[in-house]
Amino acid sequence: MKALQRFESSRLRMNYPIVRFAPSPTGYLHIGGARTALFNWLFTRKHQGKFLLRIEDTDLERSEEKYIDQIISALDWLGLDHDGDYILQSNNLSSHQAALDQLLAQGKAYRCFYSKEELDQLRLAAEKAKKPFRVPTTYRDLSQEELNKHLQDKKEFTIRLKVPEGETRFEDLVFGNITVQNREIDDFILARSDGSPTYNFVVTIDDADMKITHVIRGDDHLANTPKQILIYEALSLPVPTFVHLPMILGSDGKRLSKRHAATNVQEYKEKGYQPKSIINYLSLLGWNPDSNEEIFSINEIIEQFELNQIQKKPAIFDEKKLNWVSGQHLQKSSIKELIEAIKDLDLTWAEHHSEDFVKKLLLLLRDRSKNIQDIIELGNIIMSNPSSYSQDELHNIFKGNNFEVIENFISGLEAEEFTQSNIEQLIDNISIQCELSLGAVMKQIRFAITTITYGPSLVEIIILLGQDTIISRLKKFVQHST
RNA sequence: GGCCGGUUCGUCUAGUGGUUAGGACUCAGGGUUUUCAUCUCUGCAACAGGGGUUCGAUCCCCCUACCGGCUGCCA
Repeated sequence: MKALQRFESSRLRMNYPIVRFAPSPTGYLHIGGARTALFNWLFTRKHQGKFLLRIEDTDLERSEEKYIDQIISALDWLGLDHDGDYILQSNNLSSHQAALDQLLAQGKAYRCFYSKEELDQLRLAAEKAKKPFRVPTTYRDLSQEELNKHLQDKKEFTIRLKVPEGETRFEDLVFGNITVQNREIDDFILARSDGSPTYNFVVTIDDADMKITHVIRGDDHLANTPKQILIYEALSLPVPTFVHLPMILGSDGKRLSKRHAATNVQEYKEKGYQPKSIINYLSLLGWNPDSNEEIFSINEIIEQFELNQIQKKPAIFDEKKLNWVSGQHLQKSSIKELIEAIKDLDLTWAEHHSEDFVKKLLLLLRDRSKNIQDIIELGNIIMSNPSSYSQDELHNIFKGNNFEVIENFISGLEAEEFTQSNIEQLIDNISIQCELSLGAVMKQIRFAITTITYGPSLVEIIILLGQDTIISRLKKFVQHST
């Protein structure tokens, strides 16, 4: 019977995983957190499980309400939707207390009357003697009488777990079998002297209460896992499956921190990266599908995602590759999609232009941009009438301030019908007349019209902006520069 | 110090007891293009080191080095 139950429950857990992402609201959602959230999310979306969001707000000193909103909106922007409302860890205090009482009552935890200062001294002494420090188990098995005496003295105490003899082993889905000798683990603290429960304890209780089947988190928690397993076991709670993800590092190979370029998800939104690009790139960090393909839609990633293909070694976040991924996705994006993404960043962009104009402009910009911000900026340059020119470039491009090309171009445009073939013909003629290469002629015209020397096809820009705008810009340019 | 992990081009990675160790990004060069970008072609570039096991190790075992985590009344 029991075996059958175990079988049933493991089957259930296989089919309907419940996972959680558990950020603490002490800062913005950063790239590393986003990756953890993503892998949790991918796993549940693939297996029709539940992706829960738990806000670990028990560090009252550092937690801030505004960060909760920011984390949620960043996840939302990425499209990593969680199931149900988010859960506040601070709402589960009574369960933490109950578990603590239970462990105490069952003699699986005990009150330890060492003060922090005493322990610090012992720790220091051990260090000096180059011996490994162990918390003494002096108070582990006090008689009721001794215990009462200490309590009557109002002596402060912490609550520690009685770590049993033996070893603790588990199979991590990424790192494989891990075994730790329990004698390497101190009777660690479950509750501080002010009664508040510690991280390892709270996480365990919450995960159990939320019926988490797969704990997917950063590998900085790998070494905490045996402790948490000891807590599950002390409380006879089912132990979830653990999946530790290798860290994401900065370009210097160190843990991602403020020192690195951009770590905040919000910054990538502002820079104009699309969520699908971020997700595609992040998914490739530490994971890869069984193919040489690298550009995927989100659904394709979900389809192919497997936890057991995750890498063990940490990965460095490479903005150059992100740019490439982003450019690839941009080229696949529809005009409608681009317009929406642009509006997200800048509501006033191209507001005085017709829908048709915007479409044609985006068609010109899409293939040469890495992100939405690139499109906005290049577009702005093309759309706005120049107010000033770089003098250095101007002298460089117009040797001896000779504006013959521009003047000829203006009179040519005024004389002919404004069509693509006429304009091309005109440029050809000027090239011959002025004895300049086609490239040199176009460079001069491009610069006069847009102030820059790069960008989409010149003739297409001219057609798009229209005869009046072009002639007026060229005339102003000549006035300005002579 | 102790414990637990990790290590394939600069970066992300594939891979196998016998391979010219594959792909992608970056970089360099060529082609396409009016420019820039795209696209395309070519090139540079890696099994951390040392011992074993083996006919043969990048792959299996051990040691070393380096990196990371834990060793907190932080999370």
